[in-house]
Amino acid sequence: MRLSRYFLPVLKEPPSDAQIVSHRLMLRAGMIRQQAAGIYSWLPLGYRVLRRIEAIVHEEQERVGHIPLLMPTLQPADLWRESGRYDAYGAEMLRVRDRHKRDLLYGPTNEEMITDIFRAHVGSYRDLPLTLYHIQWKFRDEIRPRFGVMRGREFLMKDGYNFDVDKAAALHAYNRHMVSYLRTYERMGLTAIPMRADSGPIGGDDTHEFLVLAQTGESEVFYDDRVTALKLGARAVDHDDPAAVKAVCEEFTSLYARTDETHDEAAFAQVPQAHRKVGRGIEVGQIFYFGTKYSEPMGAVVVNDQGERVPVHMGSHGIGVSRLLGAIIEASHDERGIIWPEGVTPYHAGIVNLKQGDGAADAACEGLYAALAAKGLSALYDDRGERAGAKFATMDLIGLPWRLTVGPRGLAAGVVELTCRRTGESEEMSPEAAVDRLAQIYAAHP
RNA sequence: CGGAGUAUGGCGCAGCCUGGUAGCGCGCUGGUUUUGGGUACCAGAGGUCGCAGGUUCGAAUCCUGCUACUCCGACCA
Repeated sequence: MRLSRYFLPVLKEPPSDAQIVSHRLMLRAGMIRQQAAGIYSWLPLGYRVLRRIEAIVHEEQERVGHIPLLMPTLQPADLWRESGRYDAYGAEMLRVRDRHKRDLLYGPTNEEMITDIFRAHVGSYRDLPLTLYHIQWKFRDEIRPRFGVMRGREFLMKDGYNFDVDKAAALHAYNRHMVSYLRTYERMGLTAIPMRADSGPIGGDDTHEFLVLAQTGESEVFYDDRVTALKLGARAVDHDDPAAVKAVCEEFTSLYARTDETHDEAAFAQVPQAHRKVGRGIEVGQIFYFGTKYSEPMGAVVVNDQGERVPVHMGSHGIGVSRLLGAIIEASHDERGIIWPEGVTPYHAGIVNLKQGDGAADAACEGLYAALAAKGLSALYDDRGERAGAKFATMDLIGLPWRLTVGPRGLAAGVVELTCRRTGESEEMSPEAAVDRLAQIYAAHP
């Protein structure tokens, strides 16, 4: 993309009502615009990152065999009357009425609807296990939205639902979700720690939430800091092997890590002093096993191998997709702006032309742009007639992890400059070498 | 919902107390200049001062009502 033709309304000064760094930076970088309390438009740069995060979530869900579908944002109230949650949910649920005076609601989650779909079409244990998920906009009428997309009222969420014949199978689905979530967050450059949690209004027995450590987190967290060093890395996990999946979960949950909701001072005291840490975290996902909580009242049953009709065992699993943008920025920024991890960056590299209009510089930039594209890499080329300082400031603000700087002075020596946003380190090399280097870097971030 | 605020050009703000018909910085447009970390100067454009009513010769300014947004608290992916 050529910046001169893009829509990137950056601000020098953020609106005064933005409190936390991710909100301020998203506004300054021209990623979002608030339309009402807790409701945002996604401007092109923000939308690009949102779609990138969405793509990673899809890939990691499908990798472990989960099946995407798409349910509507508006749901009939009757479905929620069946589960009893229409009355139980309270004012947080946005209720609307159509022209025929039928009660509808803007879905805050989809347990009822997915259960309805399941019961209509599945009747045998032979059709199990089944995990369906979607990525859809949700609405929760928070009393007090704040922190930009971190706690909006409208938010994009991945929610998935597993259907299994019994508890053991459902717990395998639970563990499989944990592993897939760990990989999802790792690809986004995040360290998200699974912590035992309270089940809240969803209900159920087993639940973990995933927290990204950040000063501005809404939850207080207590943990053994060795948990932050655990990585899934490139290891392959057979997601159909319950023992293998469970082993990974145990590895990631055996060290102490709790939020203030479930914190156990006595157990925490067992953690060696040197590793005992208290901090704050942002919740970016949660997994639940809740058994037959919805299948029983809603009649979602299958016939098992004994010929008996039994309610299916279910769980639900959520990732706050739009919230992740805020969480990533909270975890990855500096005083000049955002620093996107390679996995989620809106463009793989920025190209800064130091002297727009200089024949050699223009040609070199165009050459780099085309060469990157040929390798499947996207570039944001700053071809405006701005001064170098302004271009650097914009690039630093929007946070592209790698920047190519091209000017007549360097070109005279046959080099361009490749700069790492995170470390600030620069290296001079030929344009060809720079393209190769970038291709190599991104080969590790599919 | 309880408490506290704010609403003036795209963004940040002043003006309001002590009514006299709107100003500053950034950004934007044109020009000159400059050009390796937000260049300097000149000339411009842009605002029914959140909405409605009231007081007054006259309201951004005073009064009443409403709406929106924000902060602290309880709640939450």
